[in-house]
Amino acid sequence: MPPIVEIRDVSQYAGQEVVIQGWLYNLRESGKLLFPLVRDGTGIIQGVVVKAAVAPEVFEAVRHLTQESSLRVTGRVRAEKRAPGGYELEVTAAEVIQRVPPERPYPITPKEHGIEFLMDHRHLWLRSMRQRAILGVRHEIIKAARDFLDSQGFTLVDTPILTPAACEGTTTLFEVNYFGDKAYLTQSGQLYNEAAAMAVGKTYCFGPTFRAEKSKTRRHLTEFWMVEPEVAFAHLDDICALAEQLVSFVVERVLAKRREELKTLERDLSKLENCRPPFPRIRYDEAVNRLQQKGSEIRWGNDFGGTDETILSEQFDRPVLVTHYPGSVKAFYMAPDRERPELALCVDMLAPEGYGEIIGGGERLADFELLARRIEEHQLPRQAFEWYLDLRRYGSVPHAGFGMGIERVVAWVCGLEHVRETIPFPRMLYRLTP
RNA sequence: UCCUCAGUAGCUCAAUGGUAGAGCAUCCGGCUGUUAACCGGAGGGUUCCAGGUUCGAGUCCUGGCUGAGGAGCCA
Repeated sequence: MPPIVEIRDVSQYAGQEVVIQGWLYNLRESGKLLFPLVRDGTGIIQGVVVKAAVAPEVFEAVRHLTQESSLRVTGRVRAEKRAPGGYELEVTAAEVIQRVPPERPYPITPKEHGIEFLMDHRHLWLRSMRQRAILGVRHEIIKAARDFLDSQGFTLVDTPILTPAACEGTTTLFEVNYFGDKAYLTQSGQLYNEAAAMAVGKTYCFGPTFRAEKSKTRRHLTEFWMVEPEVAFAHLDDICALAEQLVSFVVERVLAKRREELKTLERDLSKLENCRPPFPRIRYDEAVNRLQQKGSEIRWGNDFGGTDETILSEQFDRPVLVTHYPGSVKAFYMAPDRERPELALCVDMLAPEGYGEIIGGGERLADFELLARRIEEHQLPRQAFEWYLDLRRYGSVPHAGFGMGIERVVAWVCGLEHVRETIPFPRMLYRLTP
């Protein structure tokens, strides 16, 4: 029995007989020759079936295969210039595991399709070359982010997904019935991260977050993944440096290990190769000036709109860090600047090519009195924040952190139009299935 | 929530208010090197839904549904 081989490894088996297990991607035929294209999740290979060289039932079985039928083929691997991929399988035997019924053929043909149709068939769309490439890059980005933080002495501390009360203010949360009480799906692990940082020094959480905002744009999902580092004794400068190192590490890793996938996605690699530190840093004041010069109607004191982020990020050839926003547009727990208390010690990182915000964070309020006052000002339920205030009662220290949105990073690295392709099963305003 | 656009075969689309069509997919046939193969043939329709105008509506009007793009919203 020949060895079962993954398609990505076939070059090591040239001249040998192997078994490939996979799905039929396409079938071309020319008289007494069949060219089944078989994919197995690791790659794609062209088989060639010569009528005179195989049993009649093998030839007939392959000839009547339909797209995405599952099969096991046996054959000899051969270098072949005419075959896509450079290697070909001279088929000697084929076993059909399940034939897709012709009365109900595989819906995603190798032709054009509309986005609604593709989204409705997301469970099948994932099989396409392009989607597989995106999944590969996503995996690499997640692994790189974790490898980087692990190598820097961070401890992964998981934060809860079910949270009591509105733990970050009044913004829209998904409510769930928790044994008769109200609970909410988390929109950030950050508050819990602060507790963890006081326990282990450097921590991060990595998990799904949920926002019930009715945002209908190319950069919003209602369920998305964030990696959120938090560091005790860190100031704004420290986490700006951390963010810069993290992002450049991630991009470098993807460039090193996922070139094939980026090629499939037709990504302009030079754009990614630019992304070496140092990244430019500008303050909110300067950002507003730049935007106004470009004709934006933004006024000092307002947050950037999606268009503003795009304009700003298009002005740089690598990610840009924007710091010192007005405190009024940022969350209650942001530390104020000492010299200009109306500014928050915060940072957003905007990805280039118009991709916009991929990181948001800053230095946290460490002072008990000030934090308690902010909670009151924001009309948050004090009771629910007593544990959070405890962090300022018992050995409070300066600390800072940020969150990096995985899907936005994937969209940028892959050069995608919309974040809906960056996550296997996107959850959006009007999309909960499949 | 608002604005704009769209909805016709399984898919992508065409059809001046006058006989609903093409390519792909499926099935049958042809081709010994195909490259989203090609060539020939066949089957396949509640034109999103409900009303209305008209001799006649896929096409025009009203309402609704669904989706897309954008805005708002969005540490």
